[in-house]
Amino acid sequence: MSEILAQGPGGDRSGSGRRPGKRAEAKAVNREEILQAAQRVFATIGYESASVRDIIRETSLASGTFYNYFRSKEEVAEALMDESIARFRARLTQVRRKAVDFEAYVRGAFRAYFDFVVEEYDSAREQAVVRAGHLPSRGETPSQKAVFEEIRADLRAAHERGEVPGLDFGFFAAACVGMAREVGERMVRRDPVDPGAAASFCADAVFALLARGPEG
Amino acid sequence: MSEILAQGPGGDRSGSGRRPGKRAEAKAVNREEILQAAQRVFATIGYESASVRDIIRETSLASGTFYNYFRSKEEVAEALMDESIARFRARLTQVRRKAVDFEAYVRGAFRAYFDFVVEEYDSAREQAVVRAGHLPSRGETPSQKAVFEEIRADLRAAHERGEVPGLDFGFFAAACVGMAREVGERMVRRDPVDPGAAASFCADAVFALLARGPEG
Amino acid sequence: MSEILAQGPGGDRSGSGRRPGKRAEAKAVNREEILQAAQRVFATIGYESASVRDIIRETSLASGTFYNYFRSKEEVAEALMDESIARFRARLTQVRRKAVDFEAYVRGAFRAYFDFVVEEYDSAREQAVVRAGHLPSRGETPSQKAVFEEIRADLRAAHERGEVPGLDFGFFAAACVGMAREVGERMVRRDPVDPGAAASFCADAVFALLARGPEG
Amino acid sequence: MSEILAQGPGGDRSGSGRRPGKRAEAKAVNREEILQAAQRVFATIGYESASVRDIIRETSLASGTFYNYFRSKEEVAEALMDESIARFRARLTQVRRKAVDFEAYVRGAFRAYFDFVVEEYDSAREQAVVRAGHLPSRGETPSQKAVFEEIRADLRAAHERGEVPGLDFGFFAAACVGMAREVGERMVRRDPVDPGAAASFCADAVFALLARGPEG
DNA sequence: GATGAATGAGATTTCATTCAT
DNA sequence: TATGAATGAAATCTCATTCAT
Repeated sequence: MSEILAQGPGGDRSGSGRRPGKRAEAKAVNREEILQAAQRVFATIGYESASVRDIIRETSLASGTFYNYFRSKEEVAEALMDESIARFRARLTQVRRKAVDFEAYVRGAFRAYFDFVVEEYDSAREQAVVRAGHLPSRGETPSQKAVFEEIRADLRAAHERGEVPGLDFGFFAAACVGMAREVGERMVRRDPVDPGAAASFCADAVFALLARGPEG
Repeated sequence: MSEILAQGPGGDRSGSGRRPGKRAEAKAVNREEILQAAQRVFATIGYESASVRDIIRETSLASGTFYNYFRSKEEVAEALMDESIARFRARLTQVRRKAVDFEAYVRGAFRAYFDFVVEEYDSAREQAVVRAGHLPSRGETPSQKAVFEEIRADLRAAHERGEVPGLDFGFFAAACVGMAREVGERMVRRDPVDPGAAASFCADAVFALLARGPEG
Repeated sequence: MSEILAQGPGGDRSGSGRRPGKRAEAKAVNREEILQAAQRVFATIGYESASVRDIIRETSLASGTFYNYFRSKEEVAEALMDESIARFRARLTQVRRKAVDFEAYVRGAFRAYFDFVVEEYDSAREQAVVRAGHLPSRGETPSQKAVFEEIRADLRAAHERGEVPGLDFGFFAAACVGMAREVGERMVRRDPVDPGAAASFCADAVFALLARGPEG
Repeated sequence: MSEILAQGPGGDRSGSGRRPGKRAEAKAVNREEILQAAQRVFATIGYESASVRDIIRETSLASGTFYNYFRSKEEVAEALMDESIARFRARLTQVRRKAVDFEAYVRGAFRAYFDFVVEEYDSAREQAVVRAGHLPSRGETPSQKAVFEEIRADLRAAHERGEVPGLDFGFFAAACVGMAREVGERMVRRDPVDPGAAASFCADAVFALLARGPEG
């Protein structure tokens, strides 16, 4: 099943040859401090009303320092989201690797997603702290696109292996993503929160659709 | 089928007896002017970077006048969104009235939604001008909730009439909404834009799921 | 003793001949409503940060109506203060009438003042609600001046009657007023509040000074 | 006599070791510029009608800079007043040091106060530019309280040394302050302005009272 | 690279006042 | 006379960003 995956989530491989010096280390530390402060601030007062100032204030750094790392709050948010999505993407890759067949992949993928939502969900804010919804223009960061395309590619590959019938894979991937999002939102509002049930529901829906075939 | 609907989107008819005076008329006109200006501004420079100032500037009114009608740009956006959703809700009501059976209702509802998306989509901005996604905190305006609850009620009613099997109607409604959203986003990016195909895709998915029954 | 007083507290005698019609009555009611609202507002948020709007809002009247009665918040404040001082002035007049000699007048006057302070003192605000201190430029309303001049005249008259020695009556009246003010401020902060003690203290001081005679 | 004073107006001497860098120097300069501009503005158009804008305008600084130093016009005014009172407090300390007995202290203190009023009196505004009365809520800044308490302590100490009889020292200090204030106001309005006469008047009054003893 | 004060444009919002109804 | 929406000047304050230290 792992051949479904063209390439992994990537990430910079620059660190492999050379150990980071003290300078680079300090830089990484500062960057991380800013990111975490931003996370906190966004979660507390909301992305929109947050300002670069608010972020810096939550930091031990000086205002000017911010600009050595990011050009704007938008950039921080993107980095934050990208990190979040990258975390999910890594899990999706694991799922893909371990899956023995398409059904296992689908069920594992939904489960991974809903577990992820539960983990990142901040009950104080009544929302996942960093997610698509946080950035005003829904879902167009590179990582999001990448996840979407991976899902589409996975479906296509399954089709080529004869595991799923012919379909409009674009719509199909969109339907999966949309379902997962909305069902996820409802899931976290229920008590008890049950990612297993949410995953089953979505996976069942997908298999029902696939069983019907291309004509619907 | 029309018995599914308890009451339509309504709106108070209290105003019928007395004609509004010049004052009241002017107020309505001003409110509308602000709303349209806001719509224009959001479409042009985006919700986030828009300011109250920008909205006022697009208006023949004085700056202070804005605050006689709305307390913030968020409030205008909400009003704008509510109006938009109310328009869709009215169509959904029509669909429900005319539908001879549950299948007709489902197909009609998706078709109505995608037609609606096409109409409200602003190709210049590459997005539907006013929709849930536009407001940073995703979707919990009264109208949105109302639409969601209507859909859920429709499903339940159909279940009671024996037209659909037992299901987690909350998740099911969420899945429908999520699918419609994401598929709608993809639809408008395709050329040609084909709301019929999108509607068929989603309706088919729904019927596939329903055919499978509660166990998936 | 009553010959000390040149003229009484005055007030408009216009009402004497003609009974006020309904119109005039309504006017008086509105004026009073505004004054009381202003009193409340000043006591709550302070004179300086209060606005005409705040006053109107505390009223059943419309904004435009305010300007039929007062030209600005300053004017309301002055009216308020004048009313307050006029109330004290009336009492001072009573004291003067009843006093059998200068000592009785002085003791009665201080007592009247400290009783007055206690009554007008708003413990919530920790200050007398309407007093000189409320208007930024200390003490120059007509009523205040009038009270000051009455006191000076009383001293001079007593001097002419041989009850007090020759003195700088301007400074002497000022000293009395200043003592009364500051001692009053301290008095209301003590527990229990004891206007009798404050009055005794001040009166004693005055008589000590007078006993010493013009050379100090 | 100098043993009356426990500690002088003080101020931290911590800065002695290290010379302030250019940054710190600039900060001090800017702060001073704002304070002087505020002083000028208050004297010209009055405290109440002055705005932060007016103050900034009188400055070579940018508008935002104001807020690096003060949070509001109230805060500037308080700082200004505190500085003014601190100046007087320093003189009072000198008087206390040099006084050979209580009488010398009292006469010197009143003289110092009235001289001070004359110096700070702005004849253009017809009032002392910065004084308690200028701030709407009368007199409770730290420096004011400190001066009041010093006076009370001085009285108590004199009592312990047997120089003055037992008294209500709180009321007595209040009476001194009140007299000084009001007499000061009258003094500056006279022509010629005679601080010596004002001081004599007040000091005489105090000694008259003290000579009478606690029972009045 | 880090610092943090200065900048000044600009956003929000309030305000006193007017005036058509 | 009362009303209350409209006005637009003006006040407050924040902000992202720069740059001397």
